[in-house]
Amino acid sequence: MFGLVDGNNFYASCERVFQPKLIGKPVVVLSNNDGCAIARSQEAKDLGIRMGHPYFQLRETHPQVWVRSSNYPLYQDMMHRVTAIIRRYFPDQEIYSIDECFCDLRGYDLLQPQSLAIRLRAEILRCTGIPVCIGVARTKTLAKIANRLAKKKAPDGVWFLDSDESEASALSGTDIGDVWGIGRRYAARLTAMGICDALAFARLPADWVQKEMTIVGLRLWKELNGQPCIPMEYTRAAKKGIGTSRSFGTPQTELPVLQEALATYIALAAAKLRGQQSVCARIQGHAHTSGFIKSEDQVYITREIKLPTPTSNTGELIKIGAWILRKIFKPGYRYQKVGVQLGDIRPESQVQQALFDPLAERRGKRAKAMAALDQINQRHGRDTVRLAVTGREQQWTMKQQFRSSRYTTSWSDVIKVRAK
DNA sequence: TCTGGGGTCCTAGGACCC
DNA sequence: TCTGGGGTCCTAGGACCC
Repeated sequence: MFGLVDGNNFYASCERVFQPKLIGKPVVVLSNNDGCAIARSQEAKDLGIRMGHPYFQLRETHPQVWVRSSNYPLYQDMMHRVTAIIRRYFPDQEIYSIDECFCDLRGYDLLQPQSLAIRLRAEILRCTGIPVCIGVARTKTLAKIANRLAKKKAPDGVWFLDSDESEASALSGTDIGDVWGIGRRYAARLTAMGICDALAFARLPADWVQKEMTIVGLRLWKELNGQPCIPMEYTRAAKKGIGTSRSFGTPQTELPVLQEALATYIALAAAKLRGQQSVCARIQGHAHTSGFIKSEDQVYITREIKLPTPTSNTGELIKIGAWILRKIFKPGYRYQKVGVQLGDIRPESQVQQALFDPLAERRGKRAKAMAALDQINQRHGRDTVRLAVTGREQQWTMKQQFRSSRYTTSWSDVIKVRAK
């Protein structure tokens, strides 16, 4: 059996842990740049606030809602605490996303798995303040469905699919579009054919599913029929691409500003690259205007460069990024966003140096400088040391008007308690 | 005025190799 | 009339996830 532990309204719940006044109130967490709703408390859902609901509309229609900017360091750290507790109960875990954790229960001789899950849930709530639900079933996809049912109708937050009858009734009660792996496109197609719930899908002929939905669809079909096809991933694989981009707080028109922002994102992406001991052989820069403003002319500019010698050096990558932007920049537009994509990623131990690499002799020294920079920033906080081209004032940074403190990851934000 | 950011996998088709 | 069989690499596009 597989278990899935999933935080309830996770971001909103994290905010509540340190701001108890938000308990019982409608809470909405906004996307980066305070653009739209990406998490809602139950009370906010009950008000009809949708995922992706634009904030500027919400402000008018629902002034009573408590709004927070997203605070990822806080959410990440809270999940870290949650998974540490889960590990004590079920050691074989896959941290699937910032608020979900799969557990492999195979090989454990659990006498009373149901009561164990209920205890786990209570302990997570007691130790972290985060409410979670737990679904358990024969495959990961079925565990996802079990988890949905736990959220919807289990008073104790735990749902087991452990018989043919319970599986069939769970599948027939799940809309096809709510199945993990069925997105908008497939949902529309299947619904048009009269395949409206997971049970109808699971009863389709396997060869039709493979033909129309590729091997991915077939795997999903097997999973729904109780045959595990999606393996547990106990360790995080190295990324094959690393992208960093942000919207500007206000639209920007000048090349130097765009370059400063791009340099900042490249520095972030390069640090991630070094963090997984990789280098990249491809860098792509892009910038675009807002697609939502119909009255203005829109542009999307992008270019990619292949590097003769793969690198993870921030300075080298920034230099290329600046060159790319200079080449593709079109004046006269109000740019909303710039970003970088690092591709063709490989282990730093497998670098093939170009024959006429002008930096050949300096590479070792530069790598040491980067290692020192990473070490300092790890120890003393992000951006303690950074490159001057990333800017001093950074007037373009995203809006975060309602951000809570980094209660658990920043010394200056730790809550102070005084005893008399 | 105002709408996020980060990923993965699969398939088909073209260019090229022997 | 009629033209093999086996590969690789790359890119674009389509689907999906949180």
